[in-house]
Amino acid sequence: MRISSKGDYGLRALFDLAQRYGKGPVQSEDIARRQGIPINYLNQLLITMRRAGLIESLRGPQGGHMLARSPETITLRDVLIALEGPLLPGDGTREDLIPGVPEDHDLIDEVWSELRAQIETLLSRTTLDDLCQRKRQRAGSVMYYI
Amino acid sequence: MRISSKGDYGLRALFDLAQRYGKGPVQSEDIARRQGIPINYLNQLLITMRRAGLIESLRGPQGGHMLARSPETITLRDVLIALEGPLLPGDGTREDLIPGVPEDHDLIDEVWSELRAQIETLLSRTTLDDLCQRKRQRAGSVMYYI
DNA sequence: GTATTCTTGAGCAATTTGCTCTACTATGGC
DNA sequence: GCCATAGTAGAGCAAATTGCTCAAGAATAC
Repeated sequence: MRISSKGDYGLRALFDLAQRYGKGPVQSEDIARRQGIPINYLNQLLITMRRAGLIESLRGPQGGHMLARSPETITLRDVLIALEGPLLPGDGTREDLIPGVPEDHDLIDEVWSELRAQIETLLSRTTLDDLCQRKRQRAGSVMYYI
Repeated sequence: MRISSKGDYGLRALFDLAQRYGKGPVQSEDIARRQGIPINYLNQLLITMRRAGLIESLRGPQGGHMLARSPETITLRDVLIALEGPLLPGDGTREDLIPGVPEDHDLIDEVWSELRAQIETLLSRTTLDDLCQRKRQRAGSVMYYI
């Protein structure tokens, strides 16, 4: 169970967009530079996220990408499922298993299933807007000490 | 973030051992047959789990594998970390990232770190003994209806 | 119509996954 | 001591995934 650079890069990119939500499209090159993501790879991830309905993209000069929904409606769960795919056994990933003793097999399947639900609940609790607020709070507290 | 067959097979094998805890060694061939795991692959996973300190193994006739600790002290977290390795960015997996804007970079790092802690807490709540109890309860309730 | 920006798909080296197979080592029992 | 039984170790291997790059194409603003 590992989050690869896809999920990591993807979250960073969406966070970048969230901070500029409502201010028009943001170009992938700017995202790449600010967030330290290889541009060609980022472009791929952006396409994946557009197909997942997380962002919208405009071509041509002054084009770019923007969140398809407001930052408080996009959760870590949305990002990770879009980019990393299914999270645990029991969501179609491992249907090819040779079943053993049925009671044991079913019990373990249920454990994965419940675990997945719990983890998704956890992931659903954090939104892009939460991240933006955290950054603002942090910037604010720095101001006090200056 | 995906649990591969390693974690799945590994949990099934340990669950098999947990149900026979205290009754001497269990041979890998029996585990493989009961749990529907390819024997050669299972043998590899058993070695990994032994190196992680989850099981102990005895060679020779009447040899086999057994839990190194009691089932209530072995959690899903133990199993998954032993077999799947680090769970999320921020545990050494992705140190090679080119950092972007430092505030954003650090904030996302923290998010992964907190998330990992929360997921590990979740995983730590379920032990092998919990699974055994669940199976016994289930068997018990079936008895009532016969 | 041209510069800009996203889109699509190919390609590719490195790593991981999910195995198998062979050889080796340890141990219990005769 | 021999031998059958088990685990141990490591090589090998096809297929999939990761983490990219690159080139060609399509849409749009000016």
